[in-house]
Amino acid sequence: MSIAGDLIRGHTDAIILARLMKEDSYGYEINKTILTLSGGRFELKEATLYTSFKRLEELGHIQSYWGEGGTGARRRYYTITPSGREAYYHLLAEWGETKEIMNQLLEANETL
Amino acid sequence: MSIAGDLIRGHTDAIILARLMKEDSYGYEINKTILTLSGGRFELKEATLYTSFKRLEELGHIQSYWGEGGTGARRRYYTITPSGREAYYHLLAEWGETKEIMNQLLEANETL
DNA sequence: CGAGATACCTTGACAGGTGATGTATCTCGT
DNA sequence: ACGAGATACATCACCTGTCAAGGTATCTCG
Repeated sequence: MSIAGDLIRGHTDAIILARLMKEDSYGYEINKTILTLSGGRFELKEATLYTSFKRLEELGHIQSYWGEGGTGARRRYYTITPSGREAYYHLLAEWGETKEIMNQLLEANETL
Repeated sequence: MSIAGDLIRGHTDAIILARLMKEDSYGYEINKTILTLSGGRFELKEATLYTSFKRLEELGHIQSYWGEGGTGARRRYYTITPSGREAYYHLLAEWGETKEIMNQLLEANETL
């Protein structure tokens, strides 16, 4: 991973919710998708991922169910709830604000 | 403060170095400047600020000296060192990458 | 049959941020 | 002269999110 998780810290939930806005998914897949979407530059560690799932489920932002009992290792799927959608839009807005502020603070070249 | 410190976490050092790239300054002033530059939306807590100063000084990225013994409360000024400048450019680049990746992860609307 | 991928989960340690608290000086209105 | 509030620095204990390490189980393919 080329960028440290600490730089993303605080935005993990937003990333996971963003994935679940597209479609129901499960841990392993979400992990791979994030790695791919980031061009291999960022990987959500498993421990972090499951911590986030737990937190989001407790908050009522996501719900889980076991995938088809068919073949292969069992998968726990997650769905986003209406409150989760709200949370997503809120977090997205916060990210927008964070960007603005950071740009201002890091690149402001005028002397105050 | 309208945005939580957790969203900025990990970028504190970059923000402080950015300030010191402009000119030598001291804690209280840096704090106020950040509050102003962010349009009152973000405030670096004092404890966070001094923790960061200590960290940056130990890393050799900044150096401190006591301001003129004149009137008023004593001020501890900080200067950025050459290694601090390097660190700043590095952190700035990291921020750029963080932005790219986050945008990709939060707003990517295509199904993979 | 064994290696490696798929898939889930927990625990303990660590690091950064922060509320609370403490010190001391200066300024300004009454 | 006095008190309130701004200026200015500093530390400690606590909280929270991240993550290395470890564990379990199944499937695939050579």
